[in-house]
Amino acid sequence: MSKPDSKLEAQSTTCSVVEQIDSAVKRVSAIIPGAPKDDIRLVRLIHSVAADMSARFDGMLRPHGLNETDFRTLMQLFCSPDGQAHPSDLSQFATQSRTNMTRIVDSLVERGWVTRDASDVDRRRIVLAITPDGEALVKRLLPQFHPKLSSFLSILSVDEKQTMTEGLKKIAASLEASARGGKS
Amino acid sequence: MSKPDSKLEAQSTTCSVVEQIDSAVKRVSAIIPGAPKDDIRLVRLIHSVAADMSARFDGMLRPHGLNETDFRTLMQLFCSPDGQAHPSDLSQFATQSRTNMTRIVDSLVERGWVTRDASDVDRRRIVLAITPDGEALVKRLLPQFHPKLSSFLSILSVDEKQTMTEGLKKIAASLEASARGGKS
DNA sequence: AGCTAATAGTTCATTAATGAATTATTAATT
DNA sequence: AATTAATAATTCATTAATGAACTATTAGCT
Repeated sequence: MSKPDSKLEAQSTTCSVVEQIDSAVKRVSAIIPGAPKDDIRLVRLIHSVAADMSARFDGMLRPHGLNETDFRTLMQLFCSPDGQAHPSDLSQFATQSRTNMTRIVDSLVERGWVTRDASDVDRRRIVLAITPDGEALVKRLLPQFHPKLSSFLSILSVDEKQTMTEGLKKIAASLEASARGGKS
Repeated sequence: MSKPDSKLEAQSTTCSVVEQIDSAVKRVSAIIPGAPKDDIRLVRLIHSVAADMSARFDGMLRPHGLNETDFRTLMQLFCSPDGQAHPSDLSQFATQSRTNMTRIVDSLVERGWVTRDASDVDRRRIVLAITPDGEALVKRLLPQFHPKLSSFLSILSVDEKQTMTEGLKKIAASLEASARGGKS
């Protein structure tokens, strides 16, 4: 048994993600009167933009044999003092499970970009360090990405960027606070 | 052979994600002079906030037997005209592969929240439709999430929200445009 | 009409990511 | 000092997500 398509064709012409989010939010609030429209829209936009950007970076990294998570982890290490950090730090800041971090580090070590050594101070801990090869890779790739990144954001004014940065920092802090508070 | 921990302990005290991003950006731009600091910070913030929020929603959904992707997909359908859409539409707007959409829909159909029927208009296509059960689920769960969502964003002023929404819309459009242009 | 593109959805093999349980080590309490 | 609790990292089993190849159907040429 098959169904008629009704208004599906009409919808297909409304194509951009932004429009799609707007109309979806409208429908939700029509059905659920008290829904916080603006907040929903904002959250969905953040999610959509983040996913899109991730996909874009991933596409740029693939040809070089790594994915976004690998690179992000390597960057985190690259940006750490002395190029060193513990796995648990990385997993915390990358919103990644420890299990997964073990796997990611495995593959980075295997490719010679990172070393893994036992810590003297606390023998439960592991000290990860980026190698010269790892640093060279980052230094070679990063400059290629920066122009793309800047061009995505070039439609924003300095003021807009500033406001968004501040706003996101507040949200991040708020989320972190509620995570702490919620656990107790 | 083991390594000394050097400054790792000092870093561990600098804990919040925001601070961590800030100091990481500082280090990158110290090593790579031309790096667009503000843009990098903004992108990392967007990513971090999106990941955190996703994790939060996922945690709220788990007890009800679905994950974030399942729910997002169901919502998309809930918000579509007549509660109907094609799989390819959903995968496009959810930044999700078609393959994965097949799997997700499989599980939604299995649980009786969605129906899958052949289209009359174009026999290649499938028409997905949310069932009364599916609608009931959404209507039951949504109101629980809205307060949480609003409270995360309550540290922002109306103006800030407005600016961020506009900014994100611009970025989304810019990404979409570059995706189209880049393909030709 | 008939042949070539292109499109929609699926299956199968592979890669990514998570959660529960485990081992080793340190911190805290008595 | 000994016992209990907490922490760091790992392994193993399971769930999610992707990409390449495939089938069926429609659109575009000529």
